[in-house]
Amino acid sequence: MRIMEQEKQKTTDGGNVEGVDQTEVACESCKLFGFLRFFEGIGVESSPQFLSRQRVVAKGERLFVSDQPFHGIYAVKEGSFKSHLNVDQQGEQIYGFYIPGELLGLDAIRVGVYGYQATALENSRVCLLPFEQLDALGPNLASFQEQVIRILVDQLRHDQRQTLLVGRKSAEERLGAFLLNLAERYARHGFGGDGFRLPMLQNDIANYLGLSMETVSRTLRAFREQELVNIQGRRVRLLNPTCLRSITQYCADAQPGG
Amino acid sequence: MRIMEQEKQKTTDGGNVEGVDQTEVACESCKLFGFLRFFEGIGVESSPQFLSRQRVVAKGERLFVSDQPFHGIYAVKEGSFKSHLNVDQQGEQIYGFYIPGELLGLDAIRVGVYGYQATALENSRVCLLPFEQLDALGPNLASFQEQVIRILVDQLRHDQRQTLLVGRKSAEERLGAFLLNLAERYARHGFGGDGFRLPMLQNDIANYLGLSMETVSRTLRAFREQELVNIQGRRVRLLNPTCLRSITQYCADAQPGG
DNA sequence: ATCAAATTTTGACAATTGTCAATTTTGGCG
DNA sequence: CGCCAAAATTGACAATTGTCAAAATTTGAT
Repeated sequence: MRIMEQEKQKTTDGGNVEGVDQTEVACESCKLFGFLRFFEGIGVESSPQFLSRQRVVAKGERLFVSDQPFHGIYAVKEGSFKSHLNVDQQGEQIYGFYIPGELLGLDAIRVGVYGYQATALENSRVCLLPFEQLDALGPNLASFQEQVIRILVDQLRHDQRQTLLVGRKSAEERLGAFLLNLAERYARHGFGGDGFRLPMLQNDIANYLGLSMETVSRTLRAFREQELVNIQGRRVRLLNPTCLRSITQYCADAQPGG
Repeated sequence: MRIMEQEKQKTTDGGNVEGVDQTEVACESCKLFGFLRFFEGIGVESSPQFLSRQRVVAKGERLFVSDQPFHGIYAVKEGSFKSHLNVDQQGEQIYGFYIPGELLGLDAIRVGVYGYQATALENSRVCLLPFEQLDALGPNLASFQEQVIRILVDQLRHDQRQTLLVGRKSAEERLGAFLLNLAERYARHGFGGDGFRLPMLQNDIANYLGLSMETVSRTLRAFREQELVNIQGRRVRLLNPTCLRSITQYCADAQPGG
């Protein structure tokens, strides 16, 4: 039945997505925006035309799969995604979550294939910056690549922190850092209000953080009992970020996807 | 006293390093070799002259430190290094180990500063590919950056595997994967003989893998008792890589540093 | 060769987290 | 509005790993 749901959604290309309570990100707050200048005048145009290259992805549908040929950089416009890989039939490993304004697939740019798959966590919309031949960028290529390198390095540093987090920190610290990071990323893209919506299952959070689902549930309860956070269903509000920060020893961090 | 040792070594620049039982890597087996073509004819020359740009680094001495301005890519010629960062006065986190033929510092290339520090694990020698302005590369810049992107992406995938390893695997699996990875890297750079020398302390291995020193010691003993490996002091030989691989579910992996 | 310091090994025990199973809650759909 | 499936919660227990302390071994310097 999930398949049918997908088919239904696929045909409504360009329309509004049902069931997404998150507002879409403004183009100016999107990481993709900074890339557009490289493409001006060579076929991939600036924002108005660019916006028409959107794609609707239904909850559970995959945006791309591992080893699929690279066909461009995706930016999440609305909704959210997880990147993950199914390793030797022992279950999946989730590498990251992507919220509106963040980029997906950039690290396939020179290898030519995606190294993992991306699945929509809810009904979502993405913008695609398509390019088959980077050479079309001409004199812009070097500065474009420079930008790519910068983002990859950011990602690298994020991954190193993640390794530290997942390898050496307690469940409390991991979950605290996770919540703070997410809050910061939402704020960065213009969803600065009070609290945010968790788009992923606790199961996914557990997988991402290297914990069991039960530990995630129990740790969140502990946070609730200490009045550090307010969690009702999918809605989260950080009641005492300062305290959470000190428990977690969290310091600001690059977001995955640049 | 460590300081004095360093000073002594610093003055013997270019000479042979004492106490290194590892042979130096041949230039043709070094990751840096592939970069040289980009620099031909613009001041940084091909291998013979390039080799004169070497630096001796004594055991315990730092090759560079965090936030220091980027001044080039290092390749390990002889000896070994660890990359690490001291996070909020709670001890260091080791991000990687580097053996002859591998590169250090590449990810500082566009940010402009190193994001961690690198310390010699033994008396070592490095080659420096120095460059202040990439622009001097002229028309070669784009293809040089392409190479850099490829290496960064490899590194990214390695880091993702590392996160998986450290976050979700048992001590046995982590240590098995560590040994297999190291053996493979030594083989790749021409040290294919029987076994290799562990250049780092068990303490460092523990730190890198997110384990305690004691667990590393005990797990190695278990491997020894199962006759999977032969460990005498620093010398390691894998007696049954096949079995180790199946215990570990290890599959080949990019090396850190490209 | 010898000695001191650093590293590794070992044991006992505690703490954190995972596993399994059952129950409750939530969310989507008719 | 209520039903059903998915998700989350809870409890009991087990297993892995960490911590602390002491002993043994290795390493490096004299």
